This record gives sequence, structure tokens and C-alpha cells, in this order.
Amino acid sequence: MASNKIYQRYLELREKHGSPEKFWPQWCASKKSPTLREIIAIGAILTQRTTWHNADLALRNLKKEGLLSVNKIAELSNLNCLTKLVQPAGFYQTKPQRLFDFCSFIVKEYGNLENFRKEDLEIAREKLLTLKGIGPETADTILLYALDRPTFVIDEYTKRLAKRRGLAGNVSYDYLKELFEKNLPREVKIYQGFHALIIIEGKGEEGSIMRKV
DNA sequence: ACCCAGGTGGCCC
DNA sequence: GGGCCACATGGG
Repeated sequence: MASNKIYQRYLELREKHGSPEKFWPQWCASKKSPTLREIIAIGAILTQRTTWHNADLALRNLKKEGLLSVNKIAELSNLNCLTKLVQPAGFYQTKPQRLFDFCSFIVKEYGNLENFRKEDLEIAREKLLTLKGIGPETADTILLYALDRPTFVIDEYTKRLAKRRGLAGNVSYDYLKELFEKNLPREVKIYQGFHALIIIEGKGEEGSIMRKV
């Protein structure tokens, strides 16, 4: 375990960049609402295929209307109001429905995120994947970052790292996820930190544009 | 004016 | 089970 390329890469990146902090936004997180879990879960959907900056504009719009809340979104009888709020994050015709589907799933099946967090990890992941608009990356992002569950997130940067290091070529999402998990200590903090470092490193490389948030 | 950003579902073969 | 494509915005 300690002498493998993946874990080694983690140690290298941590050496180079330090431990990443404030990877996710927490500008309005509170004990009650919105909780950090809510912000990250909702943010994970908003940030699909867009910059964090744009997702943040949408989060702020939701906050302003008191809709940065799993419960409040689940209660909506009409999603039109979400369209304008979500607009800066792009895909405003699909993201409101995705938010609603996710939020009503949580409320109906578990009541709240804290309860969902107690669900068996594999079952929780499978259930998230049945929702329209939540694919493997978003499901794992919600589980890892919003709910602090040990599941590794695979994104373009991670795939690139695997390819460049000759760890794996064109392999499936799940294969790569298991490869990383097999070669790392099963610790939430390490999964979170490593994935964050992979993105930080990836953004810094040539051909990539460094964006500040 | 073009290109990209912490994806996903639908379609095709 | 992969290979495309549409979806849409803000910023470089």
C-alpha cells in the first residue's frame, strides 16, 4: 500500500501544494440552514460542466431567495423560479429539474441529508445514480465532499493523471475509481485531499487556465 | 470570435 | 460498451 504510484503521487502533490483548504465554498454555511452539506450537494449539481465561479453565482441567487435549501427546493410546486436563479451556471433548462429531483429524493426517502449520510455507501451511491442528472462523478462528489463518505471522485484531471503516469489507459469510471481506492488508505480526508490536489495541479499545468474563485 | 470549465443523458452502432 | 452530440453561461 505504501509503495505504490498512486499513493506516492498523493504524497508528492501534498508536498508541492500543501493540504488544500476551502476547496468548496462555505461563505454562508451555518449550523442550521444552509448547512455546508447542503451547499456542497447543491453546488455539485450546479457546477456540472461549468466553472466554479458560475456555479457560485447561482448559489448566491438561491441564497438570496432562501432557496439554498434541500427542503425548500423539494417543496417547490413549480420550478420556473429556479430557472432565472440557476441561469448563470448554464444549462438552466435542465439543472432546476436535477436539483428538484435530488432534493425531493432526499426529503422523501430519508428526510434530510444527515439521515441519508447513514445509508450504506454502495446503496446510497446506487440510489443517487438512478436520479436523472446525477452521474458517477456528481454522485461521488456529493458522497465524498458533502457527506464525508469514503468514495473516490474520478474527473477529467484524474483520468489524465492516470493516463500520463501509465496507471491506466482508456478504462471505465468504476475501474479507475476502484484502482485509486485500492491503492489509498480508506480515509475520507485522503480521498478529499488527493482529489482536490489533482485538480489544483491540473489547473496549473500548460494548456489549462488558472481561474481564481 | 473562439475556447474552455470539477458532466450527463440520449442516441447510434 | 464506446463514440458523438446537445445542453448554456461567464471569462480569458
